[in-house]
Amino acid sequence: MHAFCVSNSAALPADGVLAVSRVRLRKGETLVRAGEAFAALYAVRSGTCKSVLVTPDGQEQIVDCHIAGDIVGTDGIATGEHDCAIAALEDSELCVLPFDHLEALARASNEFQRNLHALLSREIRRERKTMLILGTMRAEQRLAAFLLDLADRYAARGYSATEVVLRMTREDIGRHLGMKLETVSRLFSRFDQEGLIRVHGREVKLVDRDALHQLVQSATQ
Amino acid sequence: MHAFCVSNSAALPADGVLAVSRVRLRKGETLVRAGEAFAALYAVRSGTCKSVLVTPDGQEQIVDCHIAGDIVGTDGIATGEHDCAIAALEDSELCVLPFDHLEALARASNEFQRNLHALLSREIRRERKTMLILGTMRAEQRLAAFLLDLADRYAARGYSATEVVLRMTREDIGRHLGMKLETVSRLFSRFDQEGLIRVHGREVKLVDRDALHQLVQSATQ
DNA sequence: CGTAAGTTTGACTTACATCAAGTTTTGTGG
DNA sequence: CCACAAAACTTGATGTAAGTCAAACTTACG
Repeated sequence: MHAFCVSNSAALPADGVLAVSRVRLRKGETLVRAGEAFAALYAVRSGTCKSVLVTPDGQEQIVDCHIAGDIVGTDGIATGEHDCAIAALEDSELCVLPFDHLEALARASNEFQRNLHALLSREIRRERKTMLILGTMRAEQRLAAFLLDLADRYAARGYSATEVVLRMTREDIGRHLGMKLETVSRLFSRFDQEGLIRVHGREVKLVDRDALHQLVQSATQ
Repeated sequence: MHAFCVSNSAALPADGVLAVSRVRLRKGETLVRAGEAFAALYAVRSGTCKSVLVTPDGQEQIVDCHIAGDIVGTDGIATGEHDCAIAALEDSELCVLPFDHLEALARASNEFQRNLHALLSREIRRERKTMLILGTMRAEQRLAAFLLDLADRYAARGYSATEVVLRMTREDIGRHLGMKLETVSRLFSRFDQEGLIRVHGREVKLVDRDALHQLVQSATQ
């Protein structure tokens, strides 16, 4: 519940009020499937999950990758059915936040309400940023943006801003950034050669964050 | 307020309760700019608007295009500042929905609250669908998906499901779908030749919706 | 009515995809 | 703990969808 509780700690003795239950997922397991009934949001406690949207013809878009502190499942509120699947990229633990409880708390507390709304709005902003990345950037810029975003999110949770361990395969990264796994692999190799990062399999060290930033912001032409 | 009020009509005599004010925008005018303080959502009453996100280097992503009945401005809730600009594509009129009023109403009514949350969640879903389009589809599929979505939205409001008048330029469409205006133009011409649509400038008639649907769902390779 | 903005179309270039082969890592059962 | 199969990754050669540059045409508007 981090992102949520932390920012709510004054108004929300959440674990108590919410009578939170937990779910454990093993690597590869699915928390929710597209079409399943919506009843709760989930807070990632530990591990990493992905939200996946699938086309009728089986193409997958990895909409986002979630780490400890993130809240997932917001797509279900609209219709009472999830349309995104959520799956664990490694063994993970999540808190179940029954949505009617959240709504009751939001009616009772202005501050809790505002935090709930801010949570949903942040999701909207985050997705718009991803749309910007997909719509305007070249492959190398997308990958640089992805690495910086991931590192920043770890940093915001007290971990290193320069060393990240990817939980996604090259293929998953490709399915998130709209490119093929070969392109992801080639770019990792090139960034390594150019001294922007240091890659050992899934371990990536951001050697030159400034250069990565510049790359992201360089005109795409 | 359509989308919102219509679905809320039972619980929400909105115009009365909200003491709604109106804004008129001339074609090209901006309702909010990135960085401006957030105070309200806006319901499109008539006309068409776009939400635009800009990169540091000036590249634009048109995040969405809004028609009568849509609610805009949700990105501002998160931080109290908008990060998306909103501009009119033609002369338009919008209702101002002060957000603290909406929150007060949501605390008072379960039904209103649920509708507000559904509104935000629908936005999340809609953006994820756009991410899917940008991340997995080729240019022709993206354009077909765009046309079908627009026509469906007009149809849901009682207009024709086969005749749409585009308010965006080819360049704007390109900036929404992640392609160049020349590509948009070429695809319009090709779709016309192939009998999928009939184009006269900004007027587009969807001649063969089934074929367009099939095109969207054909494997991208 | 004239100028600017928007659009179309063609010729050429390029970023990324595809196909293919070989290497490394991971995970599982003996 | 090793063996070995499957999954993941890397790298090269080649193909292609879409971008770029350029010029002419059309539409909108002050």
